Amino acid sequence: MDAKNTISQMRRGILEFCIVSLLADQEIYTAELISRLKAANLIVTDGTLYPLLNRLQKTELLQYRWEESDSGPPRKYYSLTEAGADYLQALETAWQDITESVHSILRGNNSE
Amino acid sequence: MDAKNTISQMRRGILEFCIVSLLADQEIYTAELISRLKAANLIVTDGTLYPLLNRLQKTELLQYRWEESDSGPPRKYYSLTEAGADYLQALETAWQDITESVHSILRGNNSE
DNA sequence: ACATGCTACCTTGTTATGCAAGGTACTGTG
DNA sequence: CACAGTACCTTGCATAACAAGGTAGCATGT
Repeated sequence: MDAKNTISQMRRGILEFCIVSLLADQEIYTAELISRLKAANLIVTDGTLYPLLNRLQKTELLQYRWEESDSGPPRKYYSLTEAGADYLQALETAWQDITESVHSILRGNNSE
Repeated sequence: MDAKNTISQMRRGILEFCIVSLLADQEIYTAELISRLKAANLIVTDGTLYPLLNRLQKTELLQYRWEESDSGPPRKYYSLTEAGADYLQALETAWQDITESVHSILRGNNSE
C-alpha cells in the first residue's frame, strides 16, 4: 500500500507528458488516448483525463475539433497547438533532466 | 509558468525514490541530503524533506540515530530499515516500468 | 553571564494532481 | 419509445511539494 502510493505519485506530470507526446503527430479522442496509455501500462480513468485535457485546452496548448462517430455520440479529437509543440519540447528536456538526475543518484550511490 | 508547473509535478514521488536510494548505503542527515540532491539538480527545501522523512520513519521504512556535531546542534542521521531496503527494490522496479512506459510512447509515436 | 548568529529540526497553509463516483446527453436497436 | 452503449463532464477526497514561519541547541565575542 505504501509502495503503491508512491508509485502512483511517480506518475504525476509524466501523464501529461505522455499525452502531449501522443498528440504530437495525430488527432486522438479521449477513449483512444486511454487505450494507448493502457497499452504502455499507464492505467488512467476518464475522470483523470477530461480535466487534464480541458486544462491544456484552456491554456491553448491543445485544440480540438468535433467528429461524428459511426457508433455513438460525436467525439472531440485533440491535437497540439503551436504553443503545445513548444511545450512538448520543454517537457522532453525536463524528462531528460529528471532521468539524468535519478541516474546520477543511482550511480553515485554505488560508487561513492 | 505552465511548463514549470508540470516539470515540478514530474518530480512527485521521484524525490522519495532518490532519498531512499541515497540512504541505501550510508547514514545521512537532512542538510546533507539536500546538498546531495542539489548536486543532482533536484532542488528541494527542508520544508519538503522533514515531513517526508518523518513519514518514512513512521511507516518504518527509515530509522535514525542522533549524532552530535562539532558546529551546532545534534543531527538526525537516517538509514534504511530492512523494510526500507525492500521498498527501495519496489521503487526501482516501478521506476524502470515508468521509464519504459514513457519510452514506448515516445517510440510508438515516431513509428506509428 | 548574556546577546548574537548559525545550524538543525519541525509545523502550518496553499496549490495542484490523480482518482473514484456520479451525472448528462447523444446514438442506434428492438 | 424504452434501453444499452458511448462520450463528455463535475464533485469531493487524498496526497505531495513548497513557502513561510517557528523552536531550540550550540559556539563566539564581549
